[in-house]
Amino acid sequence: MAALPFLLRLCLRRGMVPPVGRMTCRSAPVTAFPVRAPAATLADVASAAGVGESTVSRVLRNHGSFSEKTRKRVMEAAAQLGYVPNRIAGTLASSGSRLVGIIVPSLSNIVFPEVLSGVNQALEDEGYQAVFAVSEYKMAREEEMVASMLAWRPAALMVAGLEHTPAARALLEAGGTRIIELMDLDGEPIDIAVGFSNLEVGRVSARHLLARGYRRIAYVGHDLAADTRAAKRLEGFEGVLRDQGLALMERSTLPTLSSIEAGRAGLEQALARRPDLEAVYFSNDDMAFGGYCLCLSRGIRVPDQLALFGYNGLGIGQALPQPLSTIRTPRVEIGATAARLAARNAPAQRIDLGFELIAGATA
Amino acid sequence: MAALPFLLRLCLRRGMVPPVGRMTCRSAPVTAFPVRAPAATLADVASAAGVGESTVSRVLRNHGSFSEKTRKRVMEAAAQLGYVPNRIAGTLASSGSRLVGIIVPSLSNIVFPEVLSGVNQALEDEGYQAVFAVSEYKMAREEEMVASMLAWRPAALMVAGLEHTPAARALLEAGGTRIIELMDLDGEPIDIAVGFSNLEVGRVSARHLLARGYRRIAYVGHDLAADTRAAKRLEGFEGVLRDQGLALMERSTLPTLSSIEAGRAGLEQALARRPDLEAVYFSNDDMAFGGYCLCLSRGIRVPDQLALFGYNGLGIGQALPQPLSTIRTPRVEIGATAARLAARNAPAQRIDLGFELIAGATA
DNA sequence: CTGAAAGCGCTAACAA
DNA sequence: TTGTTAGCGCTTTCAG
Repeated sequence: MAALPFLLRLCLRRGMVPPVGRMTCRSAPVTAFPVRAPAATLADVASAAGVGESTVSRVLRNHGSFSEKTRKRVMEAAAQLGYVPNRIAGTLASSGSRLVGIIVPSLSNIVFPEVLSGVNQALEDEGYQAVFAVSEYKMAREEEMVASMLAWRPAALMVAGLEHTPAARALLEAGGTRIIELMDLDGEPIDIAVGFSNLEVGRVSARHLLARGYRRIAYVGHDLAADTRAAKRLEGFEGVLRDQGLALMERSTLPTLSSIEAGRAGLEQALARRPDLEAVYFSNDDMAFGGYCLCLSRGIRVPDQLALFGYNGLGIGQALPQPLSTIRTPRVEIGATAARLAARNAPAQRIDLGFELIAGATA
Repeated sequence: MAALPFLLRLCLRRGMVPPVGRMTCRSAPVTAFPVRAPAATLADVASAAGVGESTVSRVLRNHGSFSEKTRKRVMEAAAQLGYVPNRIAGTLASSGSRLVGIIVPSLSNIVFPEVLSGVNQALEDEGYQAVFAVSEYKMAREEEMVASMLAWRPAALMVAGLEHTPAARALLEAGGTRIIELMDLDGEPIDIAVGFSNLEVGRVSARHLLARGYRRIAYVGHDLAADTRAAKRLEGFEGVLRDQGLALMERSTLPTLSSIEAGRAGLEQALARRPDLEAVYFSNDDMAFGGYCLCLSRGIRVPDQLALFGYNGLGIGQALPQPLSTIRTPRVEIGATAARLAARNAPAQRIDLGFELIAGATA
């Protein structure tokens, strides 16, 4: 930046090709490439239209007053320059971000994408934009993600569940950002909570199996330390058994994320130890589907020889000739409700969207 | 803002509770709520630590030089104030965003969440943050999303496929932002493209069915106008048939998104018209799974009576006692590769990550 | 109805 | 090693 910095800036600014169309990048091979014009700014539009910046701003946001003539001139200039407003600048200036952060535990089964889908739809209607991160069911990672999302000063931040590390909790409670906890109601919400009771899901599941006469019951699940909601379901489930003077005959949990394969393997293990099982409660539908596949391969008759019960109410379970007995959760609706509350800056509250028992044909 | 605006601002700024803990909001009921301190700023940290702003900035980003003593003082002050840097401001100032935009067609089957997952993982390693939007397989919506994502001045923008509206294309080609097109290589990429050839997928699928001796073949698919990649697969598929002097016996496409239910319904319709079918090529695994379920319910033996072939290689298809014959696509890897190229500002290129035929047991 | 000017919170020269 | 000083591009008073 010695001799012609000003000229260079001017060129770049105006979209002209400066004298040197070749630039060097340290630590990368020298590459020739077309120098592109930087994006047009409000000021560019203003001077092109021959009006002040604030006028352009008002016109573009259709906020405040201006004459029709001015409006047309501004719109034309903007179109002509291919102007795309810079929301980073806009957000900074108006100190009210239109971003909503969402931290989901996982994207590898369809459950959270469905929640995201609901969030995203509703958010769009309200003029917000979703930013997301994945915690991989690790609280420590969630903590990092919380801090990094907060750095975008989102209008609201959504997280799954009510359990967080102390540090994450402190950040979330610091105020300034609406916090929405999703998919769980068993505990103390920080601000807004939208979901249902996982404890109750477990209880309803147990009552269903008991009502059908099953007594020799096993649990096949995935890593419970990471998935606290699955742990709560199991807790509710075992509570009901206990009340009836019963207990799980077998508990086969794999130290992995839930998956079809894990369900298959878990059931295999449970049956090896307890060939006389009557019913199995799975941590979710993916797991249950894996179990169902095992039964298919082994020719185990479902539910006569072995009853299977899942959780989530995924489409996959309901398409089978024998629909899976399970609990349907309102995932899209939870996302959409959360998004609406966030956008409308609702007061702190708990919203119970409930769940539905699908009797199905496997238990 | 008449009498004590300054005092109020000061209070807010300093986190004190101002005289009036109750504020009114036009167009909303008057609500009492605690006035919360606005987030601490760099300047707050600087004055708390007794150093200049730039020093704090350097320490916090660990960039530039500073003494160990200063570092400690700054870190303490920051921790004490619960300082979370404002990336909106940071981005604006450094004019280099750490955001990467991703526009996916849908979140309602697992395919794009898997791509997102790959993107997100790799992005994080490189210190970027993903922002996403869903186009619902509508080009017009994609156009809107492109404009609105560009407003965040992302470092890169990822979109699915090579087909866009003229306006969207113009925005994408405007330069200034790295564009990465995912999941398709049949056409002219704008900048970087990462994926595989859908035409070739169709061809390989057709050759497989022909090699197995199937001749009376139907196609069961979803809305092809919206899903151009599915259309390309079908095009490749039919091309191979044509080369052999053959043609599809039946073509049953539903005007909906792909789903298990649509696959079932589509196959039902195809069989109603052509009971003598030997094999069915589905637009994807969800559809094929629906077809498989229909066969199970009707007692149609697969593949002897009817062969089924899908696309995607989802876990669900492989868990069945009879693994689905299909094509596995490297979805997570595509996302991760795209993210890495974006983060490292790679030159324009096409990357073919290929796909894999899973012979399976249904065709 | 319109424009000038003061920030929003931070980064990046540039001096000191 | 540090602090001072311009902005980044926009929104928002506040005069005209």
